[in-house]
Amino acid sequence: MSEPQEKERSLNFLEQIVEDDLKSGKHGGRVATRFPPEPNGYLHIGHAKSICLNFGLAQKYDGTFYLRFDDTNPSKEETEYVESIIDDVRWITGDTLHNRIFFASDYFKQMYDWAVELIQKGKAYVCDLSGEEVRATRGTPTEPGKPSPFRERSVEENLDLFERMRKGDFQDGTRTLRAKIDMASPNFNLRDPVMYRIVHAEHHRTGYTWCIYPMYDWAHGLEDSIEKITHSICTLEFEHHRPLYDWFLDQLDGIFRPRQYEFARLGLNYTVMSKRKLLELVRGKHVHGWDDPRMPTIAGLRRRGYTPESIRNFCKTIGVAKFNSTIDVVMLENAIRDDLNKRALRRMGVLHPLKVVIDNYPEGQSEELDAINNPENEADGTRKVPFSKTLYIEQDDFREDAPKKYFRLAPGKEVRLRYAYYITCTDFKKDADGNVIEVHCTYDPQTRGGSSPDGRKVQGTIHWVSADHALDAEVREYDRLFTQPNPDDPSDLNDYKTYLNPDSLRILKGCKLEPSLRDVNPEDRFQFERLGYFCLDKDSTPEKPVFNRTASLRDSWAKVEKKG
RNA sequence: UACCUGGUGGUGUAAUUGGCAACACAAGGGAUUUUGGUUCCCUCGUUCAAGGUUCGAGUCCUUGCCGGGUAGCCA
Repeated sequence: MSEPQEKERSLNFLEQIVEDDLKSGKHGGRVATRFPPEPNGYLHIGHAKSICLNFGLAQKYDGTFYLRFDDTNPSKEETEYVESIIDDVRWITGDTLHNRIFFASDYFKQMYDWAVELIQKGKAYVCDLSGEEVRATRGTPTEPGKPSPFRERSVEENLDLFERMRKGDFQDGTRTLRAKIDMASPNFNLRDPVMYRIVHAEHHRTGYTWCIYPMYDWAHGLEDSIEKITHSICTLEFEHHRPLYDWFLDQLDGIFRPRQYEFARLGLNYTVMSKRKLLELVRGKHVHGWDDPRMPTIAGLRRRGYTPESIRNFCKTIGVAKFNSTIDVVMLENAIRDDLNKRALRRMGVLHPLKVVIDNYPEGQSEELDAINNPENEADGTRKVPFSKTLYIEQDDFREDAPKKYFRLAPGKEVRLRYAYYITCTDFKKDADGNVIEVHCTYDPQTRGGSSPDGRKVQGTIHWVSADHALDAEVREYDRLFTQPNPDDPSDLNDYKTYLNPDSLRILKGCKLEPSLRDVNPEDRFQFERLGYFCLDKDSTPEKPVFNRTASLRDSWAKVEKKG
């Protein structure tokens, strides 16, 4: 932990609030936050912002952080999602969350009892209006709503009806429990909001023990109160819900009083971040699953080779505010490059192989050369790479007609094979279609290791793999899934699919990798020189190794070429 | 149209709470380099507008303009 740097950073507005509360002695100096997802989908990078915020706050102020499932709507929720969310939150925070995972469904009985208390206080009533009728009587921004004809039912009748709702005497949609607040409020949330609805469906945890389920507004503050959350942080669209959040808490005596704060959710260009749309992508088979490396899900980013550190760092640099902003995805891409540059092991890999024969190198001979594992970190040491007469280089690294500033291999030109020898191109062969299929070179035995005794310079250095020793692998390259700057913004479900990038996945077969890549750890990350960062895919087998491209390297060759 | 909420470089986030507008990313330029990567240096904004208070305003007040949110028995 880089403690001194941490203290230099200025506070974001939430840290400011927490510090003020700490100073004033609120909650006895205690800080408790939570991340409260509904288990109705996989987590995505937007959730990461919330997780980092809540976890970071608890960590910074020596508080507690809970993962709480807001599982109050059985029709949308599944155990698969619960498991993936636990996994993802653990991964991002690096915390086991031992004894700190809770479920709203565990509080159903307590919430029910509190609802009864509200009825007894004359603050809630059972309403027989249909959904249609409720909508029709809610009013408009300019006109107040009309009171429900059932608004003045007696406490006894409400108690009886609510009890029968719970026992399953009524069909879905026939009755609700509503809070008696103010049908004329300019805030729609206070126009007698529904607290409970009837849903005869199997809940992934409580089964059929309940057939009435609390609405978000009724449930959320209670959950926070039960868990003694001091700072309940949610996104901006819940701002209008805060008066209701407070109203519900006000009605109950002697309970812990949390407070809600709002921040702007993450907006990333080129990225769809709605669970509904991501679910559509999965169901419609536009991607291979929730953990498809092109998905903005935590599972997808993780499979692609993103590290939790890079995501935490990303969240730190984008900051928190109440302004709805759109962050450029290059920020995220930069975060992973930045992290991987420091830690990824350097390896040589050739994605588009071109055969090179060293004519003056003895047939059947081979030797081992020393290569540095990571110039950014000397502790990573060195390794041996085999060299022989026949090699593979990247197709891009040879040009028949080299442009002016092209530093790589071309007829008559000399380049350095990294960690090996200087070679000079003497000849090349083409196939019937005019594609270069083989390049012939001579090497200078004096330049072993990559430097010459006469001190002559070569402009270019290229990577290579010995043909006889190479590992054959499949490499998957990923591009952005969407081509439009902000498809998630105004467009609807139909529109955003037109922005799907058909070239977002490229599978490269017959890639040649240096033999040390034969036995790698799934957690290892590699930089293939000039190509980018890679990691092993979960589909990989020893017979058929598969690597994912995590991120590309910044490549300014295009700029050089443009300038001529 | 009613209510809520926000507006600081190309993009985001800061500004000791009224005291010389800073940091990151992007872009452009340069240096170093056994890959054109990495690293390092330089350049790029008078804070939505107008008015007011003040010695002094990004910060406080007024008005206007623009953006986002809200009328589920979703969360």
